[in-house]
Amino acid sequence: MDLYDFAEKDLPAVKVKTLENVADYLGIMPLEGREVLDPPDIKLYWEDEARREKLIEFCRDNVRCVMGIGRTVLEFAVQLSNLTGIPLDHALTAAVGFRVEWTLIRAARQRGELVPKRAERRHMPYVGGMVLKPKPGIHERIAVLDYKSLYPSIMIQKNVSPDTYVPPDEPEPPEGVNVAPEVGHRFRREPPGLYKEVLSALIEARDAIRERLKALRPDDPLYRILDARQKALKVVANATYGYAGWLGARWYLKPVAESTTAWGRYTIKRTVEMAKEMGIELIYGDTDSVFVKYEPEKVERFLKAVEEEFGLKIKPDEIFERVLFTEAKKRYCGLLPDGRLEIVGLEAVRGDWSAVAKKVQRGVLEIVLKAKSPREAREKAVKFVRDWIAKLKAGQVPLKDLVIWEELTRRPEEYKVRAAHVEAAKRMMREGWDVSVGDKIGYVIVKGSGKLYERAWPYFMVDYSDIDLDYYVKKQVVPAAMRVLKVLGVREEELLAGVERKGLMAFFG
DNA sequence: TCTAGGCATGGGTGCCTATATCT
DNA sequence: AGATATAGGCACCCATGCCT
Repeated sequence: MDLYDFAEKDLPAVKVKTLENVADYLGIMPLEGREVLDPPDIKLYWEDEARREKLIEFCRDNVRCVMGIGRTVLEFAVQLSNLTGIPLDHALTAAVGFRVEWTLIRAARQRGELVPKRAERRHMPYVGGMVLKPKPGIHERIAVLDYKSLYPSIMIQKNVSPDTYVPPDEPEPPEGVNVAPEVGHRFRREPPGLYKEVLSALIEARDAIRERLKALRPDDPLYRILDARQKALKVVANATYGYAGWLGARWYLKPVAESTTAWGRYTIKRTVEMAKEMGIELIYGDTDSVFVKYEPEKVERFLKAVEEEFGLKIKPDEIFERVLFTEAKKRYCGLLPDGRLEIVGLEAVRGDWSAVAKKVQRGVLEIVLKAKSPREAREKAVKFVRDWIAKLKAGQVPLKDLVIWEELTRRPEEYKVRAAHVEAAKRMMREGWDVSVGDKIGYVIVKGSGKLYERAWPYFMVDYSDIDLDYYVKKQVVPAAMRVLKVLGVREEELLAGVERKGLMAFFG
């Protein structure tokens, strides 16, 4: 389930989905001011009569969290169940593919069609969305233009569906065909295929509901029901393209998925050309979006021209005061007009980096994007990082900010290479912990020689004094900071100068 | 009991080569 | 001199988690 759909505000996603983190995220019970007991400590609270009351209160809070989460998601579950026909007790946990499948099964029955059997199939990869190379550096006033529901719209417009596909050996039908660019697959124009019919119905229903919502107040019970309904319609519509390319799908057809992405690539390519023709500077683009220099009149004309050209809806998603790009695709940070940062893809939003590295990178981004001049940005940021390194070296960063969380995605013996989080998980198991696939393993790196995985320990099994702080400086904080500062021409030595000397002095002294 | 592909990144693995050490 | 051990560098692959 996508928790993002339920949060009141635009919050960064939850990385470790503990009960308390989810409850905090959904605004049910703030973490701030709460004493959350770490699982390894719980038995200590139980054994110590003086602290047992705290454990009991913690348990009470957990129950409140569960109730609160239930209240938040129940209406959505009801609507999802109602839409897909999946029983209510399965609707939330059912895989996305099955939600789509049951929606299609209902539609097939209405159309008087039989439901295809499941089949075993060999994996056949195909080309996906197109990602443009970003222009590295800091850009001012950038608009992000997004195609609205690009893949569903293409599938509807081109009637892309397993039942409208015309194989290469068949003659062209009299009603004509749409031919996908690059891949050449053909789809008959008429009559509407299963996918087109289902997607049109989902989108139309959602649009109608959203129209009704405008006239209601959010605290109206009907609002809650309709809002949950439109969310259910959205998740099923958005997953339909992926479903078409899923090997396990009853209505799987590679040409369907492959043609949809091909038309998508064609669309964004042409969009780039049109921007160029109209003298609009383009910074970046990914699948269904383009980042352009924001010149209001030009962009307005551009949007009109693009909608005209493709018959697809495109709209400005947001306008950044400033955006920073490195050389890498899918990684950037934008400054919004209200002063908030939107961090995308960078270490600061990844769950598998230590909190200290993420905090430092976030701080650097804030300084850099809000600075009055490049010179000020550079100086302030370098000082900021150096102060953090000093703090880290002095042992003033708490252990929990040094923990690295990674998911155990298979049983330990199934890994082909040794990895830090897997070794840490094994150490937990040897201590009697019940670790299973899907669990997030929290570990720290301790001092010593040998491979990294030999130095990875569950965070609750180490003393602070055993931690290899140098690892956190060189392999966490510095790389995360440098990712951003490299754009400003900062060298790694500038961050480490002084700190290193101290190390040498300690050695000789 | 698994919606898709595209991407960056760090660390492990295995191979090659240069050098040291042994026979 | 030739065989063997070892270290360092490199290319490649594995694994994770992100983006659309």
